[in-house]
Amino acid sequence: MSRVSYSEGMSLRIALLGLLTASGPASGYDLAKTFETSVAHVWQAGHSQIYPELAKMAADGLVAVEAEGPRGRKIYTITAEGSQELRRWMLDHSPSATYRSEESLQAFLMPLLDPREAIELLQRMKVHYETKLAQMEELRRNHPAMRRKGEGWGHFGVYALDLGIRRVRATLEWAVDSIADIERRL
Amino acid sequence: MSRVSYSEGMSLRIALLGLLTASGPASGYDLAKTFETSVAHVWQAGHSQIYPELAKMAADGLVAVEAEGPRGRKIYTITAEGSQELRRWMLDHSPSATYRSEESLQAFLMPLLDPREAIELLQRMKVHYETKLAQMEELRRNHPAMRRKGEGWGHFGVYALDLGIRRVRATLEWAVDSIADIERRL
DNA sequence: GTTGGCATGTAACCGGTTACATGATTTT
DNA sequence: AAAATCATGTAACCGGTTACATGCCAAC
Repeated sequence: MSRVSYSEGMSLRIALLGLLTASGPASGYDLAKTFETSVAHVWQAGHSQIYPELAKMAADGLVAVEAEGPRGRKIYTITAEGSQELRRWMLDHSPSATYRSEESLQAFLMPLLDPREAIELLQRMKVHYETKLAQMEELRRNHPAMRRKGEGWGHFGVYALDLGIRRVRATLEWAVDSIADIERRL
Repeated sequence: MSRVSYSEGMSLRIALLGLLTASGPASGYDLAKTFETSVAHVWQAGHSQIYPELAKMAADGLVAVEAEGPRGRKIYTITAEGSQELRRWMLDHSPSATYRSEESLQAFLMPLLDPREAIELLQRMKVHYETKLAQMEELRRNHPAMRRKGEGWGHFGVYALDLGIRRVRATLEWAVDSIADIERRL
């Protein structure tokens, strides 16, 4: 079992390899669109990042230009080497522990506010997460069988969506309980 | 009420202003240490980032060099302007929605693996989150009253720690349930 | 023929990471 | 005298964001 260490910044490559595996050959333009509607909840990238990355990946033999379409359209396919790379990352790579979020920073600094202000802030957060949760749950409702044959998946990986919903729900509960906690001490 | 828009990258400034508020005047060195033991779970920064940032903040009038100690040690204090900035960020700033995590990307790409492999991956994740959860819960047990007078807080903001625990727990439950789900379909 | 979507790229900038570099003071 | 730790900085690099720039093709 070959121990390979992956640098943090492999993830864009991996996401692209994943999409190419799931939806078959596609152009950079296609991939950018797919990014917006599927992986976006989990990883973001614009075309200005995707085009050069695909070029580098082609140079590294992970993808290949299968054909060239009408207006300079280049269709990329994943190579055997690319598939191998993707599999290795999925199986061997432990996600880096570095975590960063503005919400958590606000949570951390919460004691600096006086109780009334903290409650106000938490209430805004609560509303935000409620709408977010509703959106995600609707997304799931609209795609009960998200793995379509041929297509690979609908709008969002089932597992990732489930994970996302659980996390948002946990955050929402945190906000609600924190409000109650602060009000009790008021 | 002055509407100010904050760029994404204000957070390091805010974290530093927060620490200076909570623990009083401190040097860049001190702040770097405090970062490791407190904010680290929520925001990371090394000294190579902190020193230049403090210099810029001083130039912007958010902090001031209060005194110079033994070996070139510079002690920074937060200014009135700095406090105001911090308050504004806490109250007016809605955290950016951009979310990015390698774990979620693995979750997203999970369907690419065959069931056995997916279970293996999920089991590794499960173990990882169990230990992480245990560590966080111990941290909370050791600091039941985390806001100490004078010091500001112990090792971790109470609210942020609570939020972190809830999220890890949610992730753990996701892993457990996903394993069960896949096994049922096997 | 003009508008709008398809399609690809480059450049400037910014924040974060790693590594390099230096020197003063305290401890052993 | 040597080692450890205090203390501050700089430089190179890399990934991500925003904005700039160009040209093709289809539809109206």
